[in-house]
Amino acid sequence: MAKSKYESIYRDLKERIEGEEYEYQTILPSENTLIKTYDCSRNTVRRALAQLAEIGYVQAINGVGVRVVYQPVDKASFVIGGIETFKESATRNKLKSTTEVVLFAEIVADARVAKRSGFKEGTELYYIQRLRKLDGKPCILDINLFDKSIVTGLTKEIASKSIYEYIENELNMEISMSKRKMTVERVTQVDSMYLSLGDSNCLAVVSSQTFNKKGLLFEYTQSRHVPEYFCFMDTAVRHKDVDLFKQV
Amino acid sequence: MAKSKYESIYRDLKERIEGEEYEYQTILPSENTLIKTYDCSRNTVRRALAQLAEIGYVQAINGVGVRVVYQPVDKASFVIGGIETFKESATRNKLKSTTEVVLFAEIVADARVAKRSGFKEGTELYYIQRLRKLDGKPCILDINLFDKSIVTGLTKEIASKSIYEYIENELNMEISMSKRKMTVERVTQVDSMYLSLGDSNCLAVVSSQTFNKKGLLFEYTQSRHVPEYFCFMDTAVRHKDVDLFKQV
DNA sequence: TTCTCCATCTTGTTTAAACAGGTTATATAA
DNA sequence: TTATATAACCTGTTTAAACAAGATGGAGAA
Repeated sequence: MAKSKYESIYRDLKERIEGEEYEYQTILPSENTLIKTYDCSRNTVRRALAQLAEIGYVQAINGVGVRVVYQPVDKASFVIGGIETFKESATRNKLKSTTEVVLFAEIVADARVAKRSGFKEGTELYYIQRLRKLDGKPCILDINLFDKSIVTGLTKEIASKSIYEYIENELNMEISMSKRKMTVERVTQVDSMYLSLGDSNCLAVVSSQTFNKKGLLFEYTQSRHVPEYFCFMDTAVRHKDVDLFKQV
Repeated sequence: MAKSKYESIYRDLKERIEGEEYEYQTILPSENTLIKTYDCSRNTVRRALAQLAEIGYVQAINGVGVRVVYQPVDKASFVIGGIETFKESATRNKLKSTTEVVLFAEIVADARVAKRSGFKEGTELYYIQRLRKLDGKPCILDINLFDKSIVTGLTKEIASKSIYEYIENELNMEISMSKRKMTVERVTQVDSMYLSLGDSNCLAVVSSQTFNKKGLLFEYTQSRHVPEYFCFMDTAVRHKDVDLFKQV
């Protein structure tokens, strides 16, 4: 399963932390101990630890050790985005999720679209609108743009199932990075037409650009979420030059 | 300024990318070239590149090179959170930012507070509410909890300026990690009392736990943002075992 | 011409070793 | 007893080297 040594160490430690074998606020076995446990070099252990730090599971303290800072997520709330996906959340909450293709078209990026999406003007695109439902309740309106020359042969049929499965399994393309922007916007006429908003007049909007392994932009998506079903989680590690925390 | 070699290489490359000396979609000089440029080992160069990849500036392509995927942020919109802070945004938009301490109290964490914040029950805390204004317009309501035994000697005076400056410069404590959760919530009576919400009946709410260099939780904050002034940006790099992108 | 193979470039993984510097508990000296 | 020095741990940074594997352009064969 794991292609590399550091990855399998990473996974093993991750599982043990999630299973609370290594508890919150305790210190992990030292690098030297882990070297013996996994029979590998110090660099390899450190790489696995660095990845765990990146996802907010552990924190290294110079001269002391590596402390576990992972806390299990409150399973009572409905969490989507970030650490969990639509389908996973639906499954965990024992809700049935369905996808309805509202619109399937092909367009060419004009100046306005190009500016919003990041695609070059003139790029041929698939333009798709899909409605995501949980137990029949419409919760997310997805507006997708796919580069036709990269994501080839898309059909309405595929869009109604899983485009990503098609991209990864049929086209054998690997996804590698996504830039996301989250805002809260006023409900539009289209939103209220499709989504069951209750009396909220705002939406959580996630706009994202996704790049493949070759560093090429192949997707721009705007997901419009009904507030009750939106929760995004994130871990920010302080890098010396980036001031993520000066807000207070 | 830079404590380490990899950090100064990281900074130098970052600036050059931001200055578009290395343009979007172009390939950076190869590792071997950079080794000569910066007179260092391959590992050191690779570490700097890895950090740039982490913040969504570059993407390595096996067998080809390292592609720049950084795009300058649209300076027309008002962006806060994530990559930019309240103060920075205010300065860039030439708006005057002020902070008003609405409430300054000391409490002990009961079961309810403990569960929400992550502090242990019985922990002595500072409980602070602050109103953030831009050009006199109240945009953010911050609710802070600080561990009294870690962030010692906090006063209303300090809270009206910058608590983080106090923590870093006076207490000499280093901040290292923050876990954040973003949701959209209905406006409460307290919100509408302080914030200028127009006719929006929802808020962007960012809840965060912040840890210091020793891996100890010292802060829990809930920031309640007026929708128009909220924009959060994020870069997610695909790690083989984490399914961040399966939402489509 | 067109196809195939290979040399040569690129990044990816792993090991080994050395030294710097922070933390802690123990042993020694005042 | 108290303070101090130190040994023995810990993580942090950097170098060097080797091999794997993906990409590419050019040489040579069909």
